[in-house]
Amino acid sequence: MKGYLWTGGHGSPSNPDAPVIEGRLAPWEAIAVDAVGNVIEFWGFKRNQGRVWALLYLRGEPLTAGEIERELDLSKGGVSMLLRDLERWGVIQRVRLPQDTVWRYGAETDLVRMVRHVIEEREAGFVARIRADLSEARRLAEVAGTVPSERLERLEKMATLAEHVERALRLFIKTSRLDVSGVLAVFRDGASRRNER
Amino acid sequence: MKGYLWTGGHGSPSNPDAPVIEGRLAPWEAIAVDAVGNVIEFWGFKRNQGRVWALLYLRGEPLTAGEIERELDLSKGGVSMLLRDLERWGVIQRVRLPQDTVWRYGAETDLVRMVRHVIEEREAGFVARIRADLSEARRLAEVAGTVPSERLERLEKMATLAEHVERALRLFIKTSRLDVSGVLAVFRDGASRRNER
DNA sequence: GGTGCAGTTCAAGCGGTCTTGAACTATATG
DNA sequence: CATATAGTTCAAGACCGCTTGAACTGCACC
Repeated sequence: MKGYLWTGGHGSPSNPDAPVIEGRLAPWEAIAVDAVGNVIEFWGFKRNQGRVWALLYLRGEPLTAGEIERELDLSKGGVSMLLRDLERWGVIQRVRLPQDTVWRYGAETDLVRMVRHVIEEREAGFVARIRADLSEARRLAEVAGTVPSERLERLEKMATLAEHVERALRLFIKTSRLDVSGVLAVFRDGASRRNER
Repeated sequence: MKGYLWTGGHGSPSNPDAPVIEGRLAPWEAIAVDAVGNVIEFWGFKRNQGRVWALLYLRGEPLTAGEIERELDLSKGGVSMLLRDLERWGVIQRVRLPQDTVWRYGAETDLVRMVRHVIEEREAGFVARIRADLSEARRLAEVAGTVPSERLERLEKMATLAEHVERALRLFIKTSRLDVSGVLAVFRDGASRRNER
């Protein structure tokens, strides 16, 4: 609703009653784009990061920031930041067509990389931190000398629990990495194997 | 992590008649409790749910709501709601000691159940929704008849991606379920196998 | 240099979630 | 029955992250 681009130049200036022409996005596209946005949000990212990727992927050809802004009804600044994130994670590519002066952005096929990347990063710093905290707690408790051994034991068990959770998380990351190969295969060989499920 | 270190001046070190003596929480306890709070928050729950569970688990004996309120410096209403959630998920138990008039709450050993429970629940409704949305998008696109087949293909690939992600998630849940048995084993047989990693 | 457009940055505002604290119910006790 | 304490509910507000929109830079072309 609030981008300002379409208020000026390119719209249908003939009809002042039609307030907004934003929705060039077809209904089916809107649904698909939002579905991806929801998934991605579920995984701890910004909803609009998923929507941008989905739009670029569905269109198949690189779009400009302005087009994305209009199609998804986002602000100029927002699009800039979203694109930067996506590019940094390697899930979109910035390209400049030969005789063209503006940047365009195209989707890489594996969105999963994005999920993996950030999950991994998070996990790294995070789990390390937790472990450090728990050892510190253990150290303090031992130094104090006044802590009943039975409680110390519980503390140690808690650390073990953390390790188990960590292991499950690692496994998950590894799994989804494996899974990518399947996904990429699907993406690579044309339309051959749809509906295989 | 904002580290709610309640370093405020509520000192009142050694005064038997002081009205309220919060912060009986030993430093090592505070660290451990917060560590669990952070993990749990990472998994999409409330930080204080994790802190309450951790406190109950570390203490080993059931505490009253009032004690929890004081130790963790939470509000009365908040504790009530947190305990209700935790009880509903089966990770704490409400007990009434024989000659006692108040409820006390004790930790079950497997916090993982909580994570699993809610993740499963979320996943169920969520993934179903995504799939429904994507088929709807496909239906609309086909009905429209004007969508280039190449884009339809992309839409289908996107659905496939969603299925793959779903499969990874399912696997993860299954994995963490398996993992629980390991964790529970640790909890059951004393302090035997620490540091096995 | 000047104009206009593409792109970036960031303070301010918005919206959604969590916590608080007061009012309320429930239960035990003299 | 009055009182006190335990426990619940929920509106108001604190809090925090995301988005916006304006000011800015950079670049191309006239």
